[in-house]
Amino acid sequence: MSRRETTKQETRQLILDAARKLFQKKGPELCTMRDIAREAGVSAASVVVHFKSKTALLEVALYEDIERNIAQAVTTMPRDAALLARLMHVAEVMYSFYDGNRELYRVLIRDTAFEAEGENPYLTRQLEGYLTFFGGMIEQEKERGIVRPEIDARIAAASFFSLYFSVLMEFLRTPHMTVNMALERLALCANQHLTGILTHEEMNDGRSA
Amino acid sequence: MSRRETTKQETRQLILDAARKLFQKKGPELCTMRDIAREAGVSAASVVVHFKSKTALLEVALYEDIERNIAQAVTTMPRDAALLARLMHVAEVMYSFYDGNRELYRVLIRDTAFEAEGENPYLTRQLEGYLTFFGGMIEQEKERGIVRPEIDARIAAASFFSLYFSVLMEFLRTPHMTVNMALERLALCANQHLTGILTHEEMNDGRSA
DNA sequence: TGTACATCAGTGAACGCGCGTTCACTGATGTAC
DNA sequence: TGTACATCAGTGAACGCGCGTTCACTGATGTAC
Repeated sequence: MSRRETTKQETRQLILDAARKLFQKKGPELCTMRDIAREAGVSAASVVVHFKSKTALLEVALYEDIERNIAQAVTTMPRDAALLARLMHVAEVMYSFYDGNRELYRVLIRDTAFEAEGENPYLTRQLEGYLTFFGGMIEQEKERGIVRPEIDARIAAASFFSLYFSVLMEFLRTPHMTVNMALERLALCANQHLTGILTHEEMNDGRSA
Repeated sequence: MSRRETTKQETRQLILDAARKLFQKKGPELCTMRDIAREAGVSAASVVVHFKSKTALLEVALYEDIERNIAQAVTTMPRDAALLARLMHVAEVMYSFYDGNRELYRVLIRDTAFEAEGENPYLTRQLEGYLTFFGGMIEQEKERGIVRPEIDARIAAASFFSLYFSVLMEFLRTPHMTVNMALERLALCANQHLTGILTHEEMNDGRSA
């Protein structure tokens, strides 16, 4: 990397650090692009050169932290625990992380989760990684005779993610909901997905259909 | 209602009609509060008097349509069909409705689904209505011996909603996804939730735990 | 190796736009007597 | 019933603010010869 390129990356990093600091401190709605530029010691125009919009800056600045947490959740995952326990482990790490600044992550997720596909590379990549990882885990459970062989592992992984994400949404927009309340709720939903809700007779009907 | 009050409501309605028309036509990002005021034949200040922000106006203008559709889905619901068929009926009506202007409803849902509890009375009310309605349906299925008696009907209803909503999110941000693709996906997830994914032996373990 | 030129990250200042607010006002409607 | 006053929905114009854009520029870095 040339000298010119390294200074460019340094500037970019200065902006990202300043953005993270101010977003954390005052919340994204209350700090302006110019605030961030001032904090970083660069011109406002420079911020726009590096990040095309405030949302894009928000996304880049914060998704790295999120990815770090996911990675940490994966490495600390109990190796031989049951499926539900593993899912709950990831959920606990992530909900606790978001709990550190709920308002900030509420805004971040709101602004990125509904963007068109190409606009949110981080989210798309994370979701894809999760589906592969959890889908693989479910496939393993099939081999161990714990999950039924005819189950579509990817659909199952996606369903667990839906439950995880919905509880997260409720958590982020409900201030009096604690991490434990969210976890309990998720555990109930996920457990239902594991065991189903139909009686045995109905299940056999449904499976043959 | 006094004369003064009726004219006030008329003005409000003029604004709502204009907003609906322009939002549908150009999308919410491309039309300004002043555009809407002009279309309605009132002053811009008047729009702000009636609706405290553009998002609030968007919400009021569009959620009535959504509620009408939900009501219609409920009345046309097949009476004696299975749980899954009924869920899919509602999903089909709603996904088809959103399909009429995906970009518009993407923005609407993005802007309202992450608001704090008190800020989105429509959404909160709709969700509550849904949970009561679907929860009741599941209770009925218990009596008919179709759903296991120990199942928490409200958690089950919430889980189905999570699956419904996640597929809707994906649908709204993925232009090439058709209504049928979304329905198929939801059917797979919801069916898994009905029947579970574990083998019978594991289920019995899980249930006793 | 030195010189002359090209590139390009970053600057600073100005601009346009939309949102939401403010404020003095108008005039119709409502009310007290 | 009529008059005098109060209320208040709506107006129009101006304002402040933040975002993102534009543009002529500076000066360090890179390159060609």
